[in-house]
Amino acid sequence: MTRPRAEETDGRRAKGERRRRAIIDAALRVVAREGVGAVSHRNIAREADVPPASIAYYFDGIDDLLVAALMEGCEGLIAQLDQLHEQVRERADWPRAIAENLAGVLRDHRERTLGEYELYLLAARRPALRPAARRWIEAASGYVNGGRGGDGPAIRALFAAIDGILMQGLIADEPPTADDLEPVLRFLVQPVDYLRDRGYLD
Amino acid sequence: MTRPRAEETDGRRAKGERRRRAIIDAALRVVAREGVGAVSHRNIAREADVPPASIAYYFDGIDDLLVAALMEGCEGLIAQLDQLHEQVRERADWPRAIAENLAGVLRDHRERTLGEYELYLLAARRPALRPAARRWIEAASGYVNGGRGGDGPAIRALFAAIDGILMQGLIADEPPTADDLEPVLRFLVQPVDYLRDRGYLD
Amino acid sequence: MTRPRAEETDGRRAKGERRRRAIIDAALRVVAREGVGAVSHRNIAREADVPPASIAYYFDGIDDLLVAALMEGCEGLIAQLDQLHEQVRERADWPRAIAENLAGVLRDHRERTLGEYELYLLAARRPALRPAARRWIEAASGYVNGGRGGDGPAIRALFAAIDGILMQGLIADEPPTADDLEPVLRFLVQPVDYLRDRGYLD
Amino acid sequence: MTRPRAEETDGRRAKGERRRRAIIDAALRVVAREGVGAVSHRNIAREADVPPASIAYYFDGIDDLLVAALMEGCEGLIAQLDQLHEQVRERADWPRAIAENLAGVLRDHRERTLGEYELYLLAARRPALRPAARRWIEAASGYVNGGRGGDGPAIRALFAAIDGILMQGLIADEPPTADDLEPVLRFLVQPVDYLRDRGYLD
DNA sequence: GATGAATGAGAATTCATTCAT
DNA sequence: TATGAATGAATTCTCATTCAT
Repeated sequence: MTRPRAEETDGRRAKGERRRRAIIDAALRVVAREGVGAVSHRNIAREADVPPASIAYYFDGIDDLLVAALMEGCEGLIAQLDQLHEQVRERADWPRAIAENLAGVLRDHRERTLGEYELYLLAARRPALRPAARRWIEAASGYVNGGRGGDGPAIRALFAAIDGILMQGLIADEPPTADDLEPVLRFLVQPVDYLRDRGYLD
Repeated sequence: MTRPRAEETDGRRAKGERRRRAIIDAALRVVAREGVGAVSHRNIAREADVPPASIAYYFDGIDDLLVAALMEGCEGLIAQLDQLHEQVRERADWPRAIAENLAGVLRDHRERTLGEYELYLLAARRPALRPAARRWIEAASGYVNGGRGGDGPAIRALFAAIDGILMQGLIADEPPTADDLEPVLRFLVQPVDYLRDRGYLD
Repeated sequence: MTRPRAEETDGRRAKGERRRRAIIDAALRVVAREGVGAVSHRNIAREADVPPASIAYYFDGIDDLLVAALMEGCEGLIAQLDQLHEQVRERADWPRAIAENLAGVLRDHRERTLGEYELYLLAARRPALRPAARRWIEAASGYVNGGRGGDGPAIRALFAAIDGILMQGLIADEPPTADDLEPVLRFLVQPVDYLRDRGYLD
Repeated sequence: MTRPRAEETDGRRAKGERRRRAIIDAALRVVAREGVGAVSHRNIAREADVPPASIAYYFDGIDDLLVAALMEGCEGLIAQLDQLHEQVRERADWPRAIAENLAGVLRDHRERTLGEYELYLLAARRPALRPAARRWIEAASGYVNGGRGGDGPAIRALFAAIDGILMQGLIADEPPTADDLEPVLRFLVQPVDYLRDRGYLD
C-alpha cells in the first residue's frame, strides 16, 4: 500500500487550510460591515465566494466559526497593539499618543472596531465564545499595562476607560478627535500633573 | 404611525396604548433574556401574549419597535439613576457607593444590563436608534456629572470607565465585587487622595 | 367595535381547517406510496399542492403531523372495521369472512396497510406517537373482540396473529389468498372444530 | 462489488473484509439505537469510526449496505434461535418456555428487535431487501416449526402470532411479562389442553 | 381596529455522492 | 486502495410581512 507522498497530503491539507482561513476572514469582514446579526452561512459564503455547504464542512456550527473569527481577530488586535506599543514607547507624551491612537481607530477602523465589540458582547451570551473573549481581554489588558508593573487599580481604570471611550465613540455621530481625548487620557495616565496644571493642587 | 389627538382618547384608544406598552415591555424582556438577535415578531408576540400580526400593526417594523424599547428602557434607566443619586448623595464615601452600585447591577441585573448594552451597540449600526441611544448617553452622563459642574475630562474619564467596567463585568466569568471595584473608583473620583494613600505623593 | 359576524370567522376557520385536513390526507398518501421515510415538508406540500411553509404553519413539526395522520388514519381504520364487522356478522362462517377480508386488504390496499404499519412501528421510537398508536391498537383490539366477551388469551392470540399475518403478507412476494389464510383463521377462531376435522381429537 | 477470488485473500484483502464487517455491525447498531431513518453514510461512519467515503467505497449505496446488514442480522437471529431451541427442547413446558423467551427479548433486547422489525418492514418497500427478508422469515419459520413436521396452519398461526406479539410489545408502554404471554402461547401451542382447562371442552 | 391565514425567503444543518490524489 | 475535500440538493424550521375579513 503506497502511502501518499508528504507533499501530496500537504497539498490537500494546505488547500483546505487556506479555504478555512478565507472563510474566517470573510466572517470578520461580514461582522465588520453588517454586524454579528448578519453572520449566516449564506452571507459568509457569498463574501468568501465559496458554496454555502463549505461553511458547514469547515466549521461545526456558527458558534464554532465565531470562535475562530474571534481568535483570528485577536491575533490581528495583538499585532496592532504591538505596533502601537512601539509608537508609544518612542514618545515621551503617552497620553497624546494613546489619544491619537484611539481617535485614529475610531476614524479609520470604525466598522472593524464595532464588529469586534459586538463579538466581545456576544461572548457574554454564548459560553463557547468566552475563552476567545478572555484571550482578547488579556491581550488588551497586557497592552494597557504596557509591560511595566503599574498600579493595579489605576491600570484597570485606564483599561476600562479606553473600552468606554471606544464604545461611546462608536455610538456618537461624530467620533472624538485626538484633541478631545487627550485631556481625558492625561487625567487617567498622569492625574497629578493633570490636576496641578488645572490648579486643583496647591 | 399617527398618534391620535388627545380628545380622541377614549377606552378603545387607551386599550391600544396599553397593548403597545405591553409589546415594548415584552421586547425588553426578550432582549434581556435572549439578546437582540432573538428579537422577532414571533418571539415578542409570544412573550407579550398577543397575536404576531399585532406587532406589525402597532410598529412599522422591528427597528421602530427597538427605538420604542430603547426609549422606554431609557426611562427605566433614568429612574434607576435618580434613585442611585439619592443614595449616593447621602453618603460621604462616593467611590464606595458607586462601586457597590455597579457590583450590584452586575450581580442582580446582569441580563437586563447586557440587553441594554446590546441595544446600545446596535445603535451604532442603525441610524434610527441613534436618537434614542443619545438620550441614553445623556441621561447617564448627567448622572455621572451629578448635577454639579465638575471638571469635564475627569467626568468623561469616569463615565467612560463605568461603561468599560460594566462591559468587562458582563463578559467576565465571575462579576467583580464592590471590593474589587472600590479602589478603581477611588482612583477615578479622588485621584489625589488615592495616590497619597498609596504613597505616590510626597 | 364591530365583532366580525360569526359566518365570517367561521369562513376563515373553516378554510384553514379544510387545508389542515388536506395536508393530513396528503401525508397519509405519501406514507402509503413512499413510506414514512419520505415524509417531509416538501413531499407533502407537493402532494397536497400547497406551499411548503403551510405545513410548518399548520403543524408544530413533522411529529405533530404524523400524530395527526395516525389519528386520522385511525378513524379510517375504525370505519373500515365497522364495515367489516357488519359483513362478518351476517355470515355464519367467521374464519372464512376474516380470511377473505385480510386477503382483500393485502391485495387491494397493500400500500396503505404498509404505511399504517410503518406509522405503527414508528410509534415505538417516538413517544409523541404513542397515544395515537394506542388508540389504533384499542380500535383494532375492539374489532377483534367483536363486542362479545370472548376468552382473553384466545382473543389476544387472534389479534396478534392477524397483525403477524398482515405484516408477513406485506413482505411476501405474492400476498396470500383467502384460501391460504382460511385454515389458519379456522385454527385460531374455532380450534376444536379445526382439530376435530383434522382428526387430532378423538 | 466484485468479490475477490479466494487466492487473492492476503492481508490487505482480509483487512478490507474486516472493515466491511465493521461497517455492517455499525449499521446494525445504528438501526437498533436510532432506527432505519437514521441510517446514513455519516452516522454509520461515525459509529464505525471510519471515514464516510469508505462506506461509499465498500457498498454501492445505502440499500446495498442494508441488504448486507439484514443478512448479517439474520445470522445473528439464527444463532439466537438455535440457542433458544436448545433451551426449549429440554423443557416439557413449551408454551412457558416460549413466553419467557419472548418476554425476555422484549425486555432485554427491545431496541435490537425494534430495529430488526424496521428492517423487515423496509423490505416490503425495497425489492433489493426482499431476498434477505425472505431468508429471515424462513429462519424464523423453521424455528417455529422446530424441525419436526407439525400441522401447517397451526404453525403458521403460531408464527404469525409471535410476530404480532413482538410488534405489539414493542409499541406498548410496558412490555408484557412471561406471565402475560403464557396463556396466549398455551392457547396457540396446546389448544385442546388450554380449552379443557378452561372448561370449554366437556 | 385588529387578526387569523398565508407565504416567499432564508436560517442551520445533513445528505449521498464525486473526485483528485 | 482508500480517503480528505468538496458540493448541490435536501432537510426542518423561523422570519417579516401582506391581506382578506
